Amino acid sequence: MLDIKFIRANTELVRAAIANKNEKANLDRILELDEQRRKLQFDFDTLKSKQNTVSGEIAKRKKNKEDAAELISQMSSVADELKQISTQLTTCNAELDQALLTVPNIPFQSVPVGRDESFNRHIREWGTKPEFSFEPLDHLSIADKNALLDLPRGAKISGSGFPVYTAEGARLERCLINFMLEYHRQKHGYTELGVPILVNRPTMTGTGQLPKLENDMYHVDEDDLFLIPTAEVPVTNLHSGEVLALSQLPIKYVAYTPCFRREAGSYGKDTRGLQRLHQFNKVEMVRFVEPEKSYDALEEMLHDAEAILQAFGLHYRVVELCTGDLSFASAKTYDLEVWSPGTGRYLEVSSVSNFESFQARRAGIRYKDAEGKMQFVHTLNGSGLATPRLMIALLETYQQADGSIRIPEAIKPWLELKI
RNA sequence: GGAGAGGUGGCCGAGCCGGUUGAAGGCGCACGCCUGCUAAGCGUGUGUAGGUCAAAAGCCUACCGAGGGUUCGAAUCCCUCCCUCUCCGCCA
Repeated sequence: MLDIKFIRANTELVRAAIANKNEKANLDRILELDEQRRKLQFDFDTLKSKQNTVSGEIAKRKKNKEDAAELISQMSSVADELKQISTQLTTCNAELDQALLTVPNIPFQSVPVGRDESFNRHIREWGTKPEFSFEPLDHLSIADKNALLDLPRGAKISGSGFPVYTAEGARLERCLINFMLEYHRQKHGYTELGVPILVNRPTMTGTGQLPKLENDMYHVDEDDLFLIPTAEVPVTNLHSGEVLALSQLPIKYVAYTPCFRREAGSYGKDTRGLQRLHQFNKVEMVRFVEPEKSYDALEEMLHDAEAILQAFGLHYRVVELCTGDLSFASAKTYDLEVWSPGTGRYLEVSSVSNFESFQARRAGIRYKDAEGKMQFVHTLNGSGLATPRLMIALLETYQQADGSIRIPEAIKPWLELKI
């Protein structure tokens, strides 16, 4: 959420951000409501002040056993009026708050303007595309040959998009999660968290999934809880409504969770195998930092995510999203796209974003700065990484002519665990 | 799910038969004074948000889990919801 004062003072900047992000918040209505709100607030305060004064006088008279009937009857009309204004104010505030939730974050000034992914900026790439002396298979064929997945049975028990990992496939996936958690914990200094995967409405609103994405999420009607689409949601909201001590910052969390996405309307598009799923596992990094340090933190997190791909020796590229591809809450986002030899395409395995104070303002996450002033922290998060497309890249990159897979050295110790 | 107790400022903790209570008292913290040092002691200060103002100061308003209600006036009375604790039931 943006500060209403900021919106008031930078209307055209906000208007441009809405347009560049292909959003449709009603800015004029917001300004109108803001105006109205301030007028009502002023009227309320003025009248309330009068009421407080006279009520004090009534109290005094009663104490002295004097007659206060005159004042009380006088005040009864004031009380009525006050109630009326208060009702209007409540309505106005509610509408304004709702409207403010539909205003997207403002893209960082360096973010390329463009309406879709074709305007994304290529930053760099790492490694090279692997060469094969044979025609490389795609991950599904490799998984079949090695009995790593059972997608038909996943579809039977839940539906398409709910994968079943079998035997070595299940082990491999689990080891990837373990490896990534430990890597970030030991080498990058993140604190591991285990968090709920069902969260309530305020939590979903805090990070910006609600109100916009309500239909993209699984919802448990009975309890009004949502299945999380990413660990970003519970982990960022962990500190909602809190005032953090300056000495606590930066906070760096890493958490593994299953993620659930309805992916409504995306059937048939890049959905083969593990490419696009309703349920998948992801290791997520989240940071809470001082505002001046958030863009350095963004670069650091990008490197943290890249380190995993590098440890596995997977070719990838880094892309900076343009305004039109940027998510609702993000100010700046890098995507990591890993090379998939089987499909001849780059697949998104990580998204690393700086939300600046957008989420912090929604969720009420503040800290006291060196001068003792209240400030909103900046929040960031990045996948590190999502397992399905990582599996795709691993299987396809390390496939052998005989259909087997050569496991990267980094994962071997995890797979060879003996008890 | 059932019964009971409770949710007050950074923390502890009064107030809860309605009327200078943003809120006693204590602790903590900050600054100052005092004292070889430390400790003790003394004094002052110590929330957030909104509004007003060019801005600061100042002033006004709101906030005692959340939301409604009663009243001239509510932390205090009533209703609903949320959370915590204890006991019972149920279950991985």
